[in-house]
Amino acid sequence: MDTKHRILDEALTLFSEKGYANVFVADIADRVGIKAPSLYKHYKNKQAIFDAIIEEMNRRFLEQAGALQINGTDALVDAEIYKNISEDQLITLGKNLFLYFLHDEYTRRFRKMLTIEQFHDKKLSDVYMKKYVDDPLSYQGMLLEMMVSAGVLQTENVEIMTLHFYAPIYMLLTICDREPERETEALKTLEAHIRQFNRLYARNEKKHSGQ
Amino acid sequence: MDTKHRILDEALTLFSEKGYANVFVADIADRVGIKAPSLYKHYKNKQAIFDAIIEEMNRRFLEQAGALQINGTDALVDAEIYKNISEDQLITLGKNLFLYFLHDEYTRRFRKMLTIEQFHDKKLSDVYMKKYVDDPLSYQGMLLEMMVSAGVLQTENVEIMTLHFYAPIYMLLTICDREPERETEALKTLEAHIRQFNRLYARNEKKHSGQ
DNA sequence: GTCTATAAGAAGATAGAC
DNA sequence: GTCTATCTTCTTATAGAC
Repeated sequence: MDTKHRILDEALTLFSEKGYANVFVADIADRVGIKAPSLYKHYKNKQAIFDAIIEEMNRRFLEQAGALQINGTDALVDAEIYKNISEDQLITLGKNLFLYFLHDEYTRRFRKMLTIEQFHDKKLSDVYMKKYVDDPLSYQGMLLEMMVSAGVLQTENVEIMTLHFYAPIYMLLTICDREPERETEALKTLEAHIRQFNRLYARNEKKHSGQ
Repeated sequence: MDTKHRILDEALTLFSEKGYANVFVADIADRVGIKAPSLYKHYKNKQAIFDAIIEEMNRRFLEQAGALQINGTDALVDAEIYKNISEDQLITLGKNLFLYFLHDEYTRRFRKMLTIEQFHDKKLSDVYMKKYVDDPLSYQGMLLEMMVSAGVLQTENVEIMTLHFYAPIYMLLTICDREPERETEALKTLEAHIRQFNRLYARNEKKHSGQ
């Protein structure tokens, strides 16, 4: 990785831990292994580093949204998959979503930085909302909608059903961001949540194992 | 209100909007209507103002927790109320919780400040977790437990049921903190959520109006 | 592109008059 | 308790040699 990218990477780490104002240019330079003045050969000033991070974040998000769209489209094409989706597959769906958000290093640091800086700049809270609220609700909603169409799940209001599926995941995520030691407990809760979700929304005529 | 308290109040407002590091002592003094040096007659330094806010917050939280405990105990004593709780009463319960968190000025500013400053200091994230995650789950769980005992609601896992009740409320709260203009929409969603929650967890033999 | 030296400015805090 | 004036320190950013 070249110096220019390493600066971005170390800056993101520091910003996500301490917030923009509490990170000094010299701290970033230190981590990269150069002196502060050298850093100005790569970026005009401190703000430019921050802006570059946001730009990079948007680039990755768009890339990823495209990937999701393709998955979504694929899913729609062979919607057969969703007709016979099992409880275990639903759990896998939820766990993957959760673990991706939680463990992807880039994603995690971005989210922490956004959490800290969101009230500083409306644009940042917009990014946060889109990424962690509106987009997941919309994507998960699409999948659940398909399962309802396929007759696997049953509801009068898919929007609320989606909220019931995703809100607990979101809450467990904010817990683990703050207290990583609660991850094991959170994963157990997540699984119990999805099993109960499935039981609640399963078509009445469908019988569950062991009941 | 005397100057000492007005400093605390204005400081909290500013910290909750911009974060500690982005608020200057002169800004606080300005709002109070004095010059920065005068402020040092009331507090030793900037950090002391912040500490006093946290102390005041803890004081209020303890006071409030006491009040909740009493309500809880009262509720337990005449649990009769919960035997015949209606969907509308459940909605009122959720809305009150939501609107209290959202509109109580002190609570709102504290929550925003905690959200911004939580990664600076572990103690702050602990306060946040307790206040907005663990305490509500525990309190709501107690109420729902009573409703299950009374036979109004039915579940094999009250803990997950509580998560299903509270997580959407928590999520709507974080939405409104960031985008207050979505409050009306959020309140509608909240009501739909609780109606669906009630339908999902209502005892099978219970028939719902209009179905 | 990196360094040392340093300028420029911001923000916290104090001194001392009133 | 509040003010003006000022000190001190910290941080960003630039100059110019290598």
